[in-house]
Amino acid sequence: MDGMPRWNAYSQDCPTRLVLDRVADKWTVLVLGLLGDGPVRFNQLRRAVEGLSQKVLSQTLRRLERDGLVSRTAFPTVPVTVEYTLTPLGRTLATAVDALRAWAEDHIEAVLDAQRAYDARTAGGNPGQR
Amino acid sequence: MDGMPRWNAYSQDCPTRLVLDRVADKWTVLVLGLLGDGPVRFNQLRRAVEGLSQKVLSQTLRRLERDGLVSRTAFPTVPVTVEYTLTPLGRTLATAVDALRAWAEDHIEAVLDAQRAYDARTAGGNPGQR
DNA sequence: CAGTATCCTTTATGATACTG
DNA sequence: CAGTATCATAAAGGATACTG
Repeated sequence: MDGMPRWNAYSQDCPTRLVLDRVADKWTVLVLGLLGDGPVRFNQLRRAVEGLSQKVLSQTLRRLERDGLVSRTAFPTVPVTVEYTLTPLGRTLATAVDALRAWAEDHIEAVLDAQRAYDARTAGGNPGQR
Repeated sequence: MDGMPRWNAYSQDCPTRLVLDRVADKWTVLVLGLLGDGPVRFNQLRRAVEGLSQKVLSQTLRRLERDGLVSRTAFPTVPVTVEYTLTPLGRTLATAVDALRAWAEDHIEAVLDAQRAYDARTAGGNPGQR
């Protein structure tokens, strides 16, 4: 009961890592958040997330689809329309991810304050640091 | 009430993005998880997370400290001992992050199944793909 | 509209060596 | 032990052009 540390090692192939490596990603979190409200089309997503290029969005969506979190439906209109929706599995994740977004909104001020305090403490000669 | 889409734009300087960009990160999530159980030393963290180099750990910890999520305490032993602990603010985030880790553990199998199914569907000529 | 393919730049990370 | 500094390399991302 003493040789065994309580901080488990996160080995690279443990389940948590396997999923977390994919899911704990900036774009994934944002996209999942947007899909939480219902089906959204590709270009709606791209426009909704500033700084997200179509290349990266495309990669993000394909990964989410592969992971079974999002489903892709193409409608045979001209030009084609494609909707992305959360799967039931994806909805359960979106809930957890939503907690993260809620935390961000609730604590943004505290974080910014901490950053300013840290920078003031730290920087003798590098103020206003990025 | 119709010109206004319900999918808010995540502008690059909106509060959510500002915090999420830092927090929705693989290493951050793992480190926060380990710190949730109590104070941990630098090299304990490094050893606990396979694949995490001291350089990246150092960066991650400094960022967490700057954000006011983690506090760093150096003990004047020889050689020096440094403990990292969650701040009260960090503890609130660790809770949300813990939901993510719990989700990963609960749904890893479903995700892996989805991946296998996707690859089988997709791959005509690229089986066993990474 | 919803992508894929390519090239090229920027960023992140890994290895190594060194300090208090 | 707990880091920082530096350099080389790999990975991610942006711009552009093109397709069904």
